[in-house]
Amino acid sequence: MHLGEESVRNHLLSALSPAPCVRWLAMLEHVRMPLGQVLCEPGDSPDYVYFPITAIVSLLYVMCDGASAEIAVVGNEGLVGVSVFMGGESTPARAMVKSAGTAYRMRSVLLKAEFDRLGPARQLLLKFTQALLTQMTQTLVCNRHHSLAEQLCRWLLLSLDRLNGDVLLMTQELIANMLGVRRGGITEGALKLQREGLIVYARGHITVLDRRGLERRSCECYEVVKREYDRLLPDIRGQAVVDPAALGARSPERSLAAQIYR
Amino acid sequence: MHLGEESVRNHLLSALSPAPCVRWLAMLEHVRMPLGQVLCEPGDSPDYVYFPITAIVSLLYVMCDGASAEIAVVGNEGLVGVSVFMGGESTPARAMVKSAGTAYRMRSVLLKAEFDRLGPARQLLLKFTQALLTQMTQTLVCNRHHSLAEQLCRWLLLSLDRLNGDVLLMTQELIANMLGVRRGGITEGALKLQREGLIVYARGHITVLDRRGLERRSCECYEVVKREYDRLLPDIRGQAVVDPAALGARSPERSLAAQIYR
DNA sequence: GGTCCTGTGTCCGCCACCGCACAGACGATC
DNA sequence: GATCGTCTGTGCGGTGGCGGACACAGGACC
Repeated sequence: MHLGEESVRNHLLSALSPAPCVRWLAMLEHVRMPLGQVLCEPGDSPDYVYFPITAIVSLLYVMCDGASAEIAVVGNEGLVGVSVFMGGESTPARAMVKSAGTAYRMRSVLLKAEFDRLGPARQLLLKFTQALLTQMTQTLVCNRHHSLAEQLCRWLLLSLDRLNGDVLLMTQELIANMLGVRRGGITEGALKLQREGLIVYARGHITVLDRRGLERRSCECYEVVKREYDRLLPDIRGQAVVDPAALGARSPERSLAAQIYR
Repeated sequence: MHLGEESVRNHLLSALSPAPCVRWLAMLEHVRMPLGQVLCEPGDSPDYVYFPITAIVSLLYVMCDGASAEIAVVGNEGLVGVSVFMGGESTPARAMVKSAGTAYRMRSVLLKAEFDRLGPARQLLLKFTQALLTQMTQTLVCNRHHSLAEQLCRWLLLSLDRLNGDVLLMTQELIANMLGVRRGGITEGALKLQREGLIVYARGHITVLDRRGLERRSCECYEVVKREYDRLLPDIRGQAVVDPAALGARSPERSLAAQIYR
C-alpha cells in the first residue's frame, strides 16, 4: 500500500471511530483514478467500493439513445458504491471518474460484512447515503426549474467543494454531458461567468477566481445540498485539510492510520 | 385498531418474516389518509412512518418561489419516512397524500429500534430505499430529456401501479404541480391521450382504458423503474391482491395478522 | 332555477435551449 | 515550423414549454 503526499484524506474513513479502523486498515488499497475511468457499469455488481481522496466521481445515467445526465457527485466526503450495502448490489447508473486523483478501495464483500456487523459504521454509511439522496433530489428540481447558468454554477460549486484547490480539469463537452445539455450552452454560460470575472476558462482548465460570486449567481440548490451534508455529516466536514508541512515532519502520526483517521 | 374491507395490504409489511410481525402488530395503527394531507414537512422530524395500503403518497419538493416537483411516489409497495432509519431524521421534501386511501402508521422511534435490531427487517427496508433511489434517478433523467407527453405517461403508470383499480382522482392542476410544469401542458398531453383512446378525463377523474397503450407512449423510464422494483423486492410484488370473497369468509385467517402478512 | 366555484380547453407572444454546423485557436507531435 | 487533433466561440432556424389570460362547462349550493 502506498500513500503519496496527499494533504487530504477521505472524511468518511476519518470519521469512523478507532475500533473498526484498525481492522479496516488492512482492507484498504490505495489506487490512482485516471480521468474517465469507469468504476461501475449500470447493472454491474461492483467488486470494489471506492473512498475518493483527491478524485471526484460522477454518478452518471446514460440512456438508450446516448443522452446522459449526472445524478450526483462523490468526492472525499463519501464513497462510491452505496448499492453494495443497500442490498441491491447494482444500480442503473454508471460511476465515472470526472476529475483524476486517488482513492482508497475496499472489496465490496468486506464492506458489506462491516456494514452488517457494526452499528456505528452502519449509521455513518447510511447518513452519507441520505446526503446523497438529498443531492439527487436537489439536482432533480434544479433540472426542472432553473436556468442553465444557475445549474452550471451549482455544478461548479459542488465540484469545487470536493476538490483540492480551485482548478478544474474539465472540457465543456464533458460538463455538457454531465448536465445533460448542449455543449454550446456551456460555452455561453462559461463565457458569461468569465466576463464577470468569476472564472477563467481555457482548453479544459477552469480556474475559479471568485467563489462567493459563483454562490451568488447560483440557485438555492447548492446551498440546500451543502447545508444538508453539513447537517448529516458534521463530524466529517470542516476539519478537512491536514497541514502538509505537519505531514512532512516525520513522527508517529505520519503513519497511514494517522493520515486516514484524523 | 380497525381494518375495513380492504382487499390489498402493504407489501413491505407482508414481506417481513413471521418473527418480527407479531411484535410489529401491536405497533401498527390503521389510519385514513385524505387527499392533500401532509405527512411530513421539509425539515421536520416525523413522529410516524406510514405504510400505505390504498393511499398514494407523493414526495414533493417545494422551492422558495413556490415551484414544485415530485421526487418520487410511494404506494403500498413501500413506506413513507426512510429518513427515520437512514439516520438523518428529516428530509428536504414534503410528503403529501396525492390519492386518498388508508395506511398503517408506526411511531418513528419504534421503527428505528426495529431497524437497528433486526437484520432481515433492515435489509428489506434498505432494499426499498434503494428502489426509491432508482425511482428518483429515473425521474431526474426523465425530467431532463423527455417530452412532457412521455413524462405524463410515466407518471400515470407509476401512479396506476400503486392504485387499486384504474381510476385516478386528480385534477390537471395537481398533476402539473407534481411534474413541475404548466397546467396547460397537462391539458394538451391529456387530450392527446384521450383522443387516442388511452384514457378518459373529466373534472378530476382519470380513467385508464388502455394500459398497454400508455406503456407504448411512455419513455424507457417507467420500464426501468418497474424492473428495478421487481428485482429488488421480488418477494413483495406480484402476490398482491387477496381475493375479497375469500376475505369475506369468516375464518382464522380473517385476523388482522393474516391480512397484513400474506 | 340561478349563482358561484372549480376544472378544463384554448390562445398568443416569448424565450431558453436544441441540433447542427463551421471557423478559429491552442497545443501536441513529429 | 508545419500538421493535425482537440477545444472553444459563434451563428441560425426550429420548437417545446412558459406565463398569463380568457371563455366555457359541469357541479354544488343556495
